[in-house]
Order: sequence, then structure tokens, then C-alpha cells
Amino acid sequence: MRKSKLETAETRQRIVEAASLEFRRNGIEGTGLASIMAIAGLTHGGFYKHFASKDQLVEESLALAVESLSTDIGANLVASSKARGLRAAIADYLSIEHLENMAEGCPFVALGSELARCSDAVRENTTAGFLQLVDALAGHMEDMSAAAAKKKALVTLCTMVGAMTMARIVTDPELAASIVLQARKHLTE
Amino acid sequence: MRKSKLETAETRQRIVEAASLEFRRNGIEGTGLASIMAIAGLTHGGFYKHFASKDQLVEESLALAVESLSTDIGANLVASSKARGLRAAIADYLSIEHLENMAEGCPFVALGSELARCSDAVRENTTAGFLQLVDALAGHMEDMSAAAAKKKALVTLCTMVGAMTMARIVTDPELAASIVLQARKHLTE
DNA sequence: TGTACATCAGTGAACGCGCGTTCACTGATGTAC
DNA sequence: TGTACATCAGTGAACGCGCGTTCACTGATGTAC
Repeated sequence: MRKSKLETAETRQRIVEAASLEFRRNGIEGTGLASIMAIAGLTHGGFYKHFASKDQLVEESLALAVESLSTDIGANLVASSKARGLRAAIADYLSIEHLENMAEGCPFVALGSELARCSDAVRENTTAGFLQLVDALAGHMEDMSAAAAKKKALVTLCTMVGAMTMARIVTDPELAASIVLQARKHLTE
Repeated sequence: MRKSKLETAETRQRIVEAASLEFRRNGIEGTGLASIMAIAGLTHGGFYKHFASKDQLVEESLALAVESLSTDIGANLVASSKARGLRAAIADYLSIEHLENMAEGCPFVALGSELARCSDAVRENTTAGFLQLVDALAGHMEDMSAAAAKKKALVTLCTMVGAMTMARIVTDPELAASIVLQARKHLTE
């Protein structure tokens, strides 16, 4: 049953990708290793041939999720002029599509309160990703010093995370849409 | 072993209060009924004499937590003039004390991502509390129409929730303090 | 008001279940000669 | 290059554990007369 080095690496990658989606979909505590392995096309017994523990998988899959968020926002930023790129990134984040797509969306929102209780190893990755995002946004702020831009980008990102978090909690879909819309308007007008 | 009606009501209240704190401290999935009952001074077997299920306790304890948040913010609002009351409420929320006191703090932050996956019954209570808070803050916004005030209050509350959420995720305590500080400055200056 | 009985809050053991983790085993891959 | 052996990715069963929930039992409280 042994697999080639290439296949092994591909399998490992598939596990991390499945975990990255499933953790965001059902929460970290709400997702069992067996279901992740099943999605990756394996039985759960083989998990420890790839990872030392569930926490290590959490660490790697969260790093992937944060990286994916950075890539998405980065793509919006570079697609247009400075100020327009920033507006595009914000509008893309504060969209109904993002609201309804928890598994592929921002990990700070999908796992926010769980992350606060995660191991330092997990949180360090997400901290680094957060700072990277702040810098990316700050680089597109106009008419202010670098320090002021960074402060503004920090608050902007917090508003984005908070709005999406509250929009997902609320039961009324219209209210959820309104939260997303008002936050977007506030940040882009 | 039967207890008087008064004692029974007091016991029930103690369970809800313990749950309200423990859920915010360790998460809903991370808190067992046995530990809540132990804090309330009981064994876990008696739980179902007071509640039909864990979800019902979640519902009631979350309603209590949201109510407590409303009370705290309301107290700041009425303690001073309109604009100063608003600033006081925001400063009290975006404080280091709140950052470090998850169990007694805002349930939207302590349980945000878990709440998004909770039953409608749980989320309806928190939705109502959120709208109540928006109205309370909106009532203290100056120099704008009621509609504009409500929109601004909505975004303000999202920024507060997002900033506290991110400050709790981040590993560096200085960065956490900076997130809280910048958000407070942005909202009160 | 006093007595007899029904109620039920709380106990502690037990239930089935899913979890993270371990392990003996298999057989294809990788390696040493 | 070909052969013999070691490695190890993946399987499937099993582990102990804590979870939410149930239940028989106890004995003080509440109620009916």
C-alpha cells in the first residue's frame, strides 16, 4: 500500500485543503479528523502518517486559509489604481457572496472566537497574516503618512471582520445584508 | 431531597449565570454541562430537571449575556451628556480590561463564530440584543437624521466587535492593545 | 391545624456516541548491493 | 540493470475519554382532606 513520494505529498496537500474548508465550515471543534480524511479520500487511521496531531493540521490549514484571504484581497488591490483597488478589495470582502460562503471566506470571521482559544502556534500564523493584510491595505491609502495609513488600515480591517461576523450571527437575512452594505458604504465612500 | 420553589428558582438562575460565564470563557462546545452544574454547586444528573436540553441553556445564558452587555453600555450612555455618553460607552468597550475579561465581556466577541452556527432560537435572542444596542448607540449620535444615526451606530458596533475579536486572536499583547486603542481613537475622535 | 400522600429537585450510575490517538498489518515503493 | 530487503502510506479495528442524555432512587416540600 505504500505510495510514491509525489503521491504522498499530494495526499498531504489534499488533507490540508480539505481541513482548511471544513474547519471554516463547521468550526475547529465541530470538525472531526475522520470527516476530513474521508473528504481527502482516505480512512482516518492514516492521519498520523502525515501529521503529529490535530493541532498541527489546524496550524497548517489556518495558514493556508489566511494566505488564501491575502491572495484574494491582493488580487483586488493590484487590479486597479490605488484608491479604486482598495475599494474593490473592500467591496469584494463585504459582499453577499462572502456572507454566504463561510467555508471559502475569511478565517478571522469563520473561526474568530475559536481562534482566540487556539494554541500560540496557530495564532502566530494568523497574526502574521493579519499584519500582512494591514500592510497591503495601508499601501493603498491615499493622502496620508505611512503611519496614519497603517492605523486606518487596521481599523478598516476590524470593521470588515466585525461586520461580517455580525451579519453571520443575525437571523434576518435582510438585516445581514444591511450590515454588510452599510459597512461597505462607510468604508468606500 | 426536594427543594422549595424559591430554592429551585434560585438554583436555576445560578445555572444560567454560571453557563453565561463559562460559555464565554471556554466556548459553547468547549463547555460541558457537568462543569457548569459543578460551578452551580450541583451534580450533572439534575440538569434536566431545569432545562430540556443544552441548547435551551445556551439560549437563556446567551440572552443573559447580551442583556448584561446592553446594561453595561446603557449605564455608560446615561451617565453623561449625549456625545460624551457615547464616547464613554465606546471607551469602556474598547478597553484593555474588556480585552482580558472574556468571560464577562461581549458575547458577540467571545462566541462570534460559534453563534453563527447556533440554532435559530439562540441567534434570535442575540439578534434582538444587537438591534437594541444599535438603537441605544444611535440615540446618542449628534448632528444627523435618525436614519443616518442608525446606520452609523451599526457600523460603529461592527468596528467595536471586529477590533475586540482581532485583538483577542493576535498573539502579541502590544499589537492587541494597539488594535483596541486605534479603534477607540477612530470612533471617539 | 394535623395527617397522609403525591410531587419532584437532586444524586450518582449508566447509556450510546463520536472524538483524538494508537497499533498490527499489508503491499507497493525506495534503496543497497 | 536486476535482485533482495527495508521502508512506510494507508487500512481497519481498537483504545480510553468526555460528552449529552436517561434513569432508578431518595427524601424534603407541597397538597388534599
